[in-house]
Amino acid sequence: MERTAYCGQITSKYKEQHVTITGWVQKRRDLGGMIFIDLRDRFGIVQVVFNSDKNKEALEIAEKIRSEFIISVQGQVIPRAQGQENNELNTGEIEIMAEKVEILSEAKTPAFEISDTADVSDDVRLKYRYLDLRRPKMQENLKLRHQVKKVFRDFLDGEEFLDIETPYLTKSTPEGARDYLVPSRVNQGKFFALPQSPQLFKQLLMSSGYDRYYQIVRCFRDEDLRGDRQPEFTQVDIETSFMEKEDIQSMIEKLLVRLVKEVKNVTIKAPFKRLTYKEAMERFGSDKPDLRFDMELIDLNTIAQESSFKVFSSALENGGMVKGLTVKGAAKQISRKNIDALESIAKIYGAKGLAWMKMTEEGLTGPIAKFFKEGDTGSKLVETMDAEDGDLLLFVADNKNVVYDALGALRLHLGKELNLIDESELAFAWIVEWPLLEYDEEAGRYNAAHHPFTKPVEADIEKLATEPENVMADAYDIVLNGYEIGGGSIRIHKRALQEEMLSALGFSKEEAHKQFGFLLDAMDYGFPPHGGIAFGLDRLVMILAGENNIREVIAFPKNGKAMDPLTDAPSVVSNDQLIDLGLRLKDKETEAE
RNA sequence: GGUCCCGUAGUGUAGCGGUUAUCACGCCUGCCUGUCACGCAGGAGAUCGCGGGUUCGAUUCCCGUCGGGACCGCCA
Repeated sequence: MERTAYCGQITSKYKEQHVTITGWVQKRRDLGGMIFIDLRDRFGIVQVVFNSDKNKEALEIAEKIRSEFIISVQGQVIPRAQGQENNELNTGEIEIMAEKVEILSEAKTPAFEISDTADVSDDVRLKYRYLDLRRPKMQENLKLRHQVKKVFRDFLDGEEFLDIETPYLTKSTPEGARDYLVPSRVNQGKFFALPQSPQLFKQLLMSSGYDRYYQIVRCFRDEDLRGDRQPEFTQVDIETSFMEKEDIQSMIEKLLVRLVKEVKNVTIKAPFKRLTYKEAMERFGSDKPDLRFDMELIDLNTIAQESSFKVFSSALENGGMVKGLTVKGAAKQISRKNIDALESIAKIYGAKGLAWMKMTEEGLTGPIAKFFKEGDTGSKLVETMDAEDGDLLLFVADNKNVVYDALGALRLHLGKELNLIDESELAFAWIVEWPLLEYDEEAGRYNAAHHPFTKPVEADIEKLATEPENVMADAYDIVLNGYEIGGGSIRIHKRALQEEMLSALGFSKEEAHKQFGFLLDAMDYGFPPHGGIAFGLDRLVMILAGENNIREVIAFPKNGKAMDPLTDAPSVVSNDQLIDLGLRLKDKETEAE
């Protein structure tokens, strides 16, 4: 019996037709002389009817059928009697009167019901991922992921981009995230690294004249996981020659406008908002601000200076700052206990405390209000913070990073808690004018803020040797709803500048040559000006799917400990395998096996 | 590396220093010809993650350990 239709696609258009369908049994309802079976495939569910009056043989088989059995049914599509339609199903106007049924595969009772409403722990879901992936929401998510990839490919193909693959077995680089290493059997004692991104290869492709390259490619970073971070993740990696930052940005905007139109039928406007890194930090306390709601950070340095409140003035004396948030209308609904909870959030980011006041009909109240009674600091504060009756005012006074991190986190927390966020909105923005370098206290040297191949903006190149901390990068991130979904830059294409950059990062000439010699050499043979961008596909799809963990859009992800409960990877390997590779485990670990 | 939270039938949970360990869904058996959260009657199913301690007595309290989750650090 060959399938002639998908369960979920049989609508009244099929009326009276004889069809053969296959699928997984969602549910069997046995009424005695009559059995209903909801049959599921990746397009949806259709109801099959077995009736002893019509076909006793089929009914007898149906009696043995259980959830998740895979069956094939031949039958006629008949309209349902009036009043028996099911509006919840696309196929709810019809049903299949079974004429013949065959059990293709029996199934044990699954560990959990295959449904979107079933509440199952992530642990169990991952262990039985093949069952979990049967759930309609997961099937939608993976379908959405496919569609997103298709739009990327279609768009980029239309713009003459070539999809070119780059190696997974490649060279470990000292900068950036921890590498996943792969031992070489043929060259014992040596290791490949899995790529953190195809960065250097795509630049070399530019030198080779493939002036528009893209790849939907797996990348690997051996760092701790988060809801939006997996050890292996997928980038849409894009690189072009002869394009300036603005050209790349507007092309990407065109791509994203088309993407959300095609997959979500949402119209967004280009050009997107552009914020400088500095502005993003000052206004939102984040380099990936969620722009779906306001509640911006408010600079209170001037007022703090005039106030007699020691916590504020001493923060300034120590080179720090004071910033605040006005939480509109929250004074009544937020109790002392809630404020303690907010304070503990601030403390996670190193804040020593969270100062607060409430704005009431009588003016400012709360434990620190007395410090703002003298002079006009109180009224200045009210004016600066636009405080109205019923508002809650929060303050953090500390060094710059703590103030930004703590208030940025509080802003996000309150935005969610107070339902200030329109979940249907897609707030894209570019974050531009990044610092090229950041000082690493631990290492006692500068790190590349983006990566070591990012070009400094033309005007700042001369400062690279003298005041590296003030050099701006020709880099741009793209953020969506509080997530960094992509980042890129114009790259360095001249050897002298690349060498200077590596030197600013603390590389000696020898080290630079050892690590990046092939790139530097390539720059001697004609290297076009170039730049690009890479998207975090998982994050982008996650947001479009309305999920809050990228696991929900990855078929077979790792758990929080970077393990796969389904396959039990990573796992111990045999001693023979180790010998082949010339490896020996430390004694302690060998004993533990 | 750190902080916090959670481990009780297949799944999700309630619970308490002494219970026959709660409920729902699921599962099994029987009945049922218009169900779609089918219904009705009955039934099975739990070393209360593991180890130790306190106690007359621990699923409950304490310590350790293992597993899971969130977050900080980390993520060029």
